[in-house]
Amino acid sequence: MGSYKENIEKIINSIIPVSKQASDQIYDLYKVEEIAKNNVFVGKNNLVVRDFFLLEGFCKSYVIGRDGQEVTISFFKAGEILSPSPTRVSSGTSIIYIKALTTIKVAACESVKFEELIMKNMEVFKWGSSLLEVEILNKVDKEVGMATLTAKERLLNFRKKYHLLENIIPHSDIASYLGITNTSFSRLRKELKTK
Amino acid sequence: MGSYKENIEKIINSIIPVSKQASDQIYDLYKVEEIAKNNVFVGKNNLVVRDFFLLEGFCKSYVIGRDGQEVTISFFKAGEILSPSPTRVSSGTSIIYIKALTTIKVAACESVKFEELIMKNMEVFKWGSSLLEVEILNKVDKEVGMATLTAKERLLNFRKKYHLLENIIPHSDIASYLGITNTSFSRLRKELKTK
DNA sequence: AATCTCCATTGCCATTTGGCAAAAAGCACA
DNA sequence: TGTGCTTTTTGCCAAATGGCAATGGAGATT
Repeated sequence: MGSYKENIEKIINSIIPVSKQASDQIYDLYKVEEIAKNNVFVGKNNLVVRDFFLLEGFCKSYVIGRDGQEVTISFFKAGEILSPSPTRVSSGTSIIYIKALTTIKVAACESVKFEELIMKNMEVFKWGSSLLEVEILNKVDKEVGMATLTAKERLLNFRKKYHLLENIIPHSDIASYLGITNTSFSRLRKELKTK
Repeated sequence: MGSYKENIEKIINSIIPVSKQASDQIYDLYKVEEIAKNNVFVGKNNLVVRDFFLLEGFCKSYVIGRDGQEVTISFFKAGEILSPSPTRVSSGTSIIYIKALTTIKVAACESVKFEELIMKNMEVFKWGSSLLEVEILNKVDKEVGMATLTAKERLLNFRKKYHLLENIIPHSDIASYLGITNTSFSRLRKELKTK
């Protein structure tokens, strides 16, 4: 499976820089594995709750809307952490699923073990808190975008962040992420093409 | 100022039920104070970062949009906790402000002290994590609503949750929360009136 | 009571987005 | 290379929402 140690360290330090020791302790909890395209690996068989670093490929998190459609909440690309908190949430009104949009490689860790480590190491604790804060910040950013930008602008932002994705995954995934229909999405594409 | 002990305990246990001991330890960190209407008490003078329980009145959290307008992110009513994480966030792209929409009473605690307690008491730690999860869940709920509901449906949901607010605060606050303009908001009101 | 100011409502029309169904394009697989 | 399936695009029209400016209303101030 190859060593992803450097990748994982880089991901850890992307939240906040931590000491080599803390980084190693976090690293030791994680184990690399491959997940097949279209596999829904979070939200269904919640036997063991786990956290993930995404090492290769793309995922989306989503919920099931009123009419049974998948509504995309977030996309993830290599080097990002799959939001730990929704992962842990099974109660509440909506269940969050995470699906591999391509074949992916992840580093996975049982959440319980991570929580044990948090209690032992202050630095790891702070790292974990920062992680949640980063996640909430991301949500707020999207929230503000939804409130203040047009669909066209949101699409442009999406392209800046995930330019590769538009040619790889179903457009319906992106449309629901942008809060518009498939059809409108297609029209926006057309409009932006000719310019 | 009167004792709000019962109110505060109730708020604490609304996240997840905790032992009397843990509840008391959290309670001891908080001090009740009054904040005047229209006061922006989070996001400006970030000298000391604090967390808040809202005991009386209403608040909103908001960001400043592109054109300088206030864009409402959330409303809060008595018995709710003012999202701790954005409170702690000063970096990032957007600063989150919290403003008293009425004269309010809050219980306030320096975040640093709460974090110290978290490290000492496993139960409090779990409570803190649950708090963040609840917050993220709320955000996801709003996110899904924005993606799958019409403005009219969002307004109806808003009314279920904050029915009092519509007659107390500027409608522009609510409109930006719903992701529509003032004008559209007024038209929705009219439409819903006659039915 | 008259005035002022702020906010909400309304009319008119433009723009954005949606719904539906048909056509076109892409893709997998025999 | 064809066949069948899914995805994307397009046309047509309807519904939702926005922009702007004028009007109306409620409360504060004089």
